[in-house]
Amino acid sequence: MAYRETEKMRQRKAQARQRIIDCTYECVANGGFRSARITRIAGLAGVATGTIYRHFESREDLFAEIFRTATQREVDKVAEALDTNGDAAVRLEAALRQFAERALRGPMMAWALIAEPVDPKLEEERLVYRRAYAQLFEKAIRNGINEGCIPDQDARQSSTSLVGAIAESLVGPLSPTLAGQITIADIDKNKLVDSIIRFCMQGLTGTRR
Amino acid sequence: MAYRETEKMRQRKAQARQRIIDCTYECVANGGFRSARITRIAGLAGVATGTIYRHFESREDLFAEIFRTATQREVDKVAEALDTNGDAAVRLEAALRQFAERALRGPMMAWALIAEPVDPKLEEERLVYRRAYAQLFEKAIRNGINEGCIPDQDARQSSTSLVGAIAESLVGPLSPTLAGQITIADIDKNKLVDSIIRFCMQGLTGTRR
DNA sequence: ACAAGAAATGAATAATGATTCACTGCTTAT
DNA sequence: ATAAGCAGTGAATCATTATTCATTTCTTGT
Repeated sequence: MAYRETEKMRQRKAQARQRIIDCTYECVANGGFRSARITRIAGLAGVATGTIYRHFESREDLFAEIFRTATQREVDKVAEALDTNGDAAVRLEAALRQFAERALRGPMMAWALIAEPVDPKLEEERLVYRRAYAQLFEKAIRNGINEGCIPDQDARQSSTSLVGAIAESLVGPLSPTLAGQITIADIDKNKLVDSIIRFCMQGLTGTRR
Repeated sequence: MAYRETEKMRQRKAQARQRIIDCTYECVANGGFRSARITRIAGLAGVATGTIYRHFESREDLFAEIFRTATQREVDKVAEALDTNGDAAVRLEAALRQFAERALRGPMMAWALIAEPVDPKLEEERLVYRRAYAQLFEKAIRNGINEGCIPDQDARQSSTSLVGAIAESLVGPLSPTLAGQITIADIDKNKLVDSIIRFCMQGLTGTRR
């Protein structure tokens, strides 16, 4: 037994793995999952295609990891915004804003995560994460109901609707530009975010704004 | 010039075309677009695979036609519900109910139209139709604002949010059952529809219900 | 320096279905 | 009945990429 995995090797492998992840991320942020080719990723990462498969079971698996990591980052940001001071309604508003603004700041990745048609395995991940958002909102809504700043309602239903309303409002602006379509630069992001939030908060509080 | 297309032939071709459409519809209503194979459709329609291509440019084209037809039918139903008596808020509520109830009645087709991951060409169709729904709602909201039964607001934004809220609320229940998931039979459809509508109308009117 | 084993390589393979097209067989007008 | 021309056929082809795996290169302990 002449060869033994050493710390140096472990690190080198970890680095390669990370490089693959980073390059996949870049590809996805650039054109979505569908257009991210294994050969391209390998090329960017400076490894052979076969090497990808020493680090990930399959393309789907690699994508699933990217999807999870990227989405978790967003979920965490929303959770963070929900964890600040103020009453539940204020915190919810901050969270919705965080969600929308971050999406508009990285539109292609946001589109890939929210709306790009993907294979069943990724679609499953997506449903999981949509539920994760909804659960965060749901909890905040319940807090609000207890605090009295949000009227009593079906918190689960409302949270689902919030996720849908934001996602739908963003899908148009986020969708990769087809010929002659409105681009993201053309719209007033602040206005968009404000109007999304107005509807959401009104739906939640039953109070006109 | 011995052969000339005659009325009889024209009809026979039209029938074959219709049969292909019907069978495609059936396949899609049964497992969505992705699983609908040309060979299967041809088999059901009682024609050779090649014959499909005498009637449609490509699989995508065939699907696009099915998509348009099926969605237009739904859009029309919603338009119909918006065209009844009562104030704008009442009519909007009826339309939302129509949308949700019909989707739950034909869940697989609804899923295929609303949420199934599809190729870019179909995705484009989908965006068109989502806008079609939104435009119907938008118009009704404007009516409501003029009538005074809906407070002044960004009608376009609100209509988009409505589409998103309904779609998202339905996606879970509509999604083809994966192992151990809740089935559509398990949920109380009426309750679901009611709670969706409550949120939507509250968001619209800013009035608790 | 060497042998043992692990990692990396990337050209070749595999798998999947849509699409084609050379051919068969109808329909029609004469 | 015949010939011209169109419709129908479906096995073979094509196209696309993810994935494999025999080979090469590198790392390690002696």
